[in-house]
Amino acid sequence: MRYPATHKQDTRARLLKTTGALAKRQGFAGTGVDGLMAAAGLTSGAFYSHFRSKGELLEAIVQTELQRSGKLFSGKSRKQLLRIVEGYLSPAHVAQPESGCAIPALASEVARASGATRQAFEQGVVAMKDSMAAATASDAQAWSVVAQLVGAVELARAMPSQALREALLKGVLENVRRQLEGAEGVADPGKSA
Amino acid sequence: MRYPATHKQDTRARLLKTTGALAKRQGFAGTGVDGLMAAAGLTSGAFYSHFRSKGELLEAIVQTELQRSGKLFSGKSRKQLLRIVEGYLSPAHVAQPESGCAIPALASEVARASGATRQAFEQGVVAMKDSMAAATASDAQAWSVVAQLVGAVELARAMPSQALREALLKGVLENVRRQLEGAEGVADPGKSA
DNA sequence: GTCTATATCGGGATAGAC
DNA sequence: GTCTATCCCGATATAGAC
Repeated sequence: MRYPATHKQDTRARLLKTTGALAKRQGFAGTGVDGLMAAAGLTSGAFYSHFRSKGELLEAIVQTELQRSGKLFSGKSRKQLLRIVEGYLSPAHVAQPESGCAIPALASEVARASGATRQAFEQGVVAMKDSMAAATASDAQAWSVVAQLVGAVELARAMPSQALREALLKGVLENVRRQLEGAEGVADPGKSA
Repeated sequence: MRYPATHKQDTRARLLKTTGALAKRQGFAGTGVDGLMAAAGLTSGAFYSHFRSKGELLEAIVQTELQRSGKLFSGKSRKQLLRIVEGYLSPAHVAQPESGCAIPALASEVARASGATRQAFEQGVVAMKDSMAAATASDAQAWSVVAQLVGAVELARAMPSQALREALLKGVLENVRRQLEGAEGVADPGKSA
């Protein structure tokens, strides 16, 4: 073999990084195998030494990306979560999907993807909710926070007016902040789930 | 002319209805002009008598769809809004995107569409927020509710487990209900199902 | 206005050389 | 493992008959 033993894994890791970024920016269906490979400095012919199909790549991207963001939220204190949430709801995150969270970027495509892809996605979403639940009054509140984060980013990315985007992000942040802070002070009775 | 004077407008209206439903279910990019026209009982050749390009169709779909859902929310009482929100966050709405709200179904594709399309979308989103603001304590709260509705439906559609989908929808509904009820002065316990 | 037929392009996937 | 070349199909858009 002309390549070192770790070459394939290294290449695969590099592919997941570059194709993940591209998929989050242009949409997974929005870029061909050709473009995905070019972004990693390779040609389309080499693609199928790493993945059996383009759909399998999406599954791997979702797995990798959501595991990465999972670590970002996992085991954080309330104060740390607040900082993370502020970044999540920032104009910078809205403007740079390629380095941001895969959940709002790929949700609608995952909805039409394979069962394995959807399960990997779901696992990541649940992890995010569980991490959030450490700072909310209930599981229901944690779901509410996750839905707000995802919905706000998704909506902001589709809205052309900067002023409206900022009003949206600010409004949602204000409310999420209350949900995260309120967990300790208020002793909120609204528990279910 | 072999066709009655209203034929073209009628056909256009029918096209917007059927293609809107298809786009919401399969994604706009997910169906070709061929399939879109077949759904209305026509062939692809006739498409360009109504729209100059596929992108122009998306703009028209967004305009029509969001105007329609705008009317659903507009001028409603708090009690009416609650009922509408319950339907929005129902498993039925998650399972039937073709007859549901276009905002979660098309948001990610609109984010990469033309300026005119994005503006039509934004206008619809703002209308929804404004209608919601009639029953919330503030504009920020109204944005929060809209983000939750959109995010919850989008996430639920990507999640394969029915139990988790229902937990998500239930949790978000519980919180939104509080935001809508809280505007007048809390009260009203025993409502969280 | 709608149809059939077609031009043109791009994307997913494979084959064989290195 | 990667490259170049290619097959095959689907998608946008156009041309001309009715």
